Amino acid sequence: MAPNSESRQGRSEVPEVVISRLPQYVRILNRLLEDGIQVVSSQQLGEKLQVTPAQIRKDLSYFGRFGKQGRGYSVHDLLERLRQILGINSPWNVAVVGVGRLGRAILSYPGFNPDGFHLVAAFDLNNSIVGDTVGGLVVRGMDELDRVIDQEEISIAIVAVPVDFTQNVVDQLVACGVRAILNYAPITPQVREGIRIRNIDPVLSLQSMTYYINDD
Amino acid sequence: MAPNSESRQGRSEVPEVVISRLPQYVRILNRLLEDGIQVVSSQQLGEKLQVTPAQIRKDLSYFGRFGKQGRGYSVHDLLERLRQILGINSPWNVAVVGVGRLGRAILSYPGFNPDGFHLVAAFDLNNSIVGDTVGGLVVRGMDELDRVIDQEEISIAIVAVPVDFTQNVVDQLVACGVRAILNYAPITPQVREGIRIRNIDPVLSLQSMTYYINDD
DNA sequence: GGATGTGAAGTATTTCACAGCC
DNA sequence: GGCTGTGAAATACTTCACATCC
Repeated sequence: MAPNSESRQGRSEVPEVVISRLPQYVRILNRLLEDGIQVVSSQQLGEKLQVTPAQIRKDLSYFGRFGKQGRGYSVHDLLERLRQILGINSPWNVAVVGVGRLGRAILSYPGFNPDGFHLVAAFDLNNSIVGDTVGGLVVRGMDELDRVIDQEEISIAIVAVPVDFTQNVVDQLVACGVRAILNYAPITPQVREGIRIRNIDPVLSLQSMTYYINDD
Repeated sequence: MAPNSESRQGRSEVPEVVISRLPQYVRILNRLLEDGIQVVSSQQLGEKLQVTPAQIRKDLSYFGRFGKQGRGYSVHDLLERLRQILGINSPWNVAVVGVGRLGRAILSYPGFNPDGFHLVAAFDLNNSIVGDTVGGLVVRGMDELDRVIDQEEISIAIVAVPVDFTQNVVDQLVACGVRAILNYAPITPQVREGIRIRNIDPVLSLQSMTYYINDD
């Protein structure tokens, strides 16, 4: 196919659902690598991930031919290729906005760093905690947002502020150049085309399970 | 090998993707009700949710005919019907397993109660904190799991234990009769048919966004 | 022999478009 | 006039099945 033309829409030919599965492949491959496994088949991967081997092969085929017929995939090579495709082969600096209880839990969660997401700045709306140190970071006021995001080359933000402030904070982040946002408040903030947003919403998750366990 | 496509129990004719959207409808309807709006069209709902009006009408049509032609939907009536369909018209008791930093944040998060999810018990694997009071709940040891889940009529659990303990904890919960699990560890625990599980995994969410903002 | 990569077939989901009703 | 409810059409996604290659 034609090489990436710089269309304003971007690279939309790979289905989003495929992209959303790649991080799971990465995670399993990481584990296989740690276990010293060097080669894996789509069959074996599928068992670990509870998806069909055909789906894995099809997903990978959007990006190239990474396997060896008759043998399978090199764990190391496939992992590196997927990390490159996803853009997680080099680290990302991340800002956290909102340093309440949830924000503090996020700042002290050890799971971001090993995967290359470095929490390098914390902000809060409430000036009474600005200046405090949390998780090794000094809490900054929103007036420093623009400067710090620019200086630290932050493209990703995690938002954990009360719901009524969320849209406004998201707007500020976008205005400062942030391009991807992970939002913990129970709304779906509106963002302009080109900005990515994901919501972490445990209540919605619970509510979509009760349907299945409700035996009235 | 292939996931069984045989006749699944009961109500599997409604696509899961439809069920997953209903809680969002509920949330918007709640807000409209608070704002005193009495009638809403699929067009208006669609704008707020960023989905097409046709999708909303189609989703609702799986369950009946709730609208009035020429007018729209009664906010109050549609809300009640959806809450009933989802099984969230009466409250659910929920157990939290794992009272580390994340578990504490969950226990003190005020967003579960208003939606009818009552956190009524907390457990931890680490006996050194068993007996402590967190968020108004006494932390219990795993030896009390079975008795308390039975006594408090708990069908839902939130699991926030270290990744290496997660599958084991999930197995214990299922053995005790829990039917839905919200898991915060970065794995996808295996559960038998009929048990519902959802994962909250911020790293996967981040990794599926970097693809789109990575302009190498 | 054994596993990939991929068109083609099969499903699932979304959107269209319009009859029917308020 | 306006909006729902819904078959039909369109699109998206998954699975099959097999030629191809190591």
